Amino acid sequence: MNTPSVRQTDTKTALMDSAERAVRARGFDGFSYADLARAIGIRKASIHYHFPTKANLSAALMDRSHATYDAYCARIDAAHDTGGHRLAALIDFYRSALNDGRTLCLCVAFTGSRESLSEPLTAKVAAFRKAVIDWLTTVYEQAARDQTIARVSNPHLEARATLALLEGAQIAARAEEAAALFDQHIALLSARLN
Amino acid sequence: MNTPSVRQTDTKTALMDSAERAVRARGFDGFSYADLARAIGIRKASIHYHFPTKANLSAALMDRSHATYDAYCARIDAAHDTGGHRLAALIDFYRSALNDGRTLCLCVAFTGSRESLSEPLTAKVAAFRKAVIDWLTTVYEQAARDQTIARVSNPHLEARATLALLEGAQIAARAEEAAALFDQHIALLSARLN
DNA sequence: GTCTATAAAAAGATAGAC
DNA sequence: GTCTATCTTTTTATAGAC
Repeated sequence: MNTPSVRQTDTKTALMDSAERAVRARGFDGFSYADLARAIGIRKASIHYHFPTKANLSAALMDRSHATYDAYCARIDAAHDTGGHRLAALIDFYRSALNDGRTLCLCVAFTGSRESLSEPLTAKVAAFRKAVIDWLTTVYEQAARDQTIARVSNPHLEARATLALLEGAQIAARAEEAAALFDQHIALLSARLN
Repeated sequence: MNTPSVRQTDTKTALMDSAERAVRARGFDGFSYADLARAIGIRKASIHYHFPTKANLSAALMDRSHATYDAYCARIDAAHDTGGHRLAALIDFYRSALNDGRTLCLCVAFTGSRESLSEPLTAKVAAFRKAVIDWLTTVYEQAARDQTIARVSNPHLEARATLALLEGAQIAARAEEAAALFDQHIALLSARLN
């Protein structure tokens, strides 16, 4: 049945973990197979067995991130039942992506290198953003009913504004490698939650 | 008196213009001297006469951008006398930096490549951000008095939230190369202006 | 799956002629 | 100021042995 060995899975995962960290710290053009090889202790030629090209590896990173995001949202929906609590949980998700100001989230990192990306990768980034905005829209619709976020106007526009704010706050924190700046930039949004 | 010839000024400016566009479209690691040489029609070795290193060229870009920003703010202050009008003018500034979704502003572009930057360049990015937040803070203080922006709470936090929103909206627009997305993401802020 | 060996191209930069 | 020539290192990848 072509069951992958544990070892294969480990190497592939280690490569993706290392690559994701690198992209998020330096952008698509800022990391190389040589970096990854050094980080996980194999030769760079071996990486091509797992991921033929950088475009290929990057696409795998976006797929994994999207799946992680979907699973996280499902857990949020299961664990919390108000709009306010659900938004708070997504804010935590974006804050933790910061890694103390040393990384951005994958979408922002790839977007900064947009001219260097393959078309399929660009499409995956757009799809991820759409998923976040759609989920946030339902959260704001719910909050408009249950009154757990103050002053909700148009849920769709609130969703877009929130995503922009979260990504902008990541940039602010990354610019000075200070995670506390993230909190300062989103303080007025946090204040709307009870 | 060592007056620079027109030709020198032109080449240097052409290099900076070309480099700025490249950084903002692809990040610090995404452009090369070969690109610039091709774009303005000289050999790449000649670029080193004007800018010995990429770090050097990048620092010059940040200095020029900061000066342009300062001059723009001075003109805003001279032309408009309400907090609301002044904020609207800064929003125009960030929107025009988009170039139809093909570029980010220089601060965001450099921040995405932070791990590749020299220390002086990192400091210049931080200084630029501080200048924007300081100016926005005074604008919100004024708006709190003249009532030209709705629901102003803490001016300093409003300033940080605004910068994050503007930069996040640029990311959104750049992600899909669609300038109209910028407007959608800042729509709720725009709605607070009269 | 991982290795060595190899390669073609690109990157950032310097030396010295014109 | 710009050129040619050169250099070192890095990058992305392939071929084929183990």
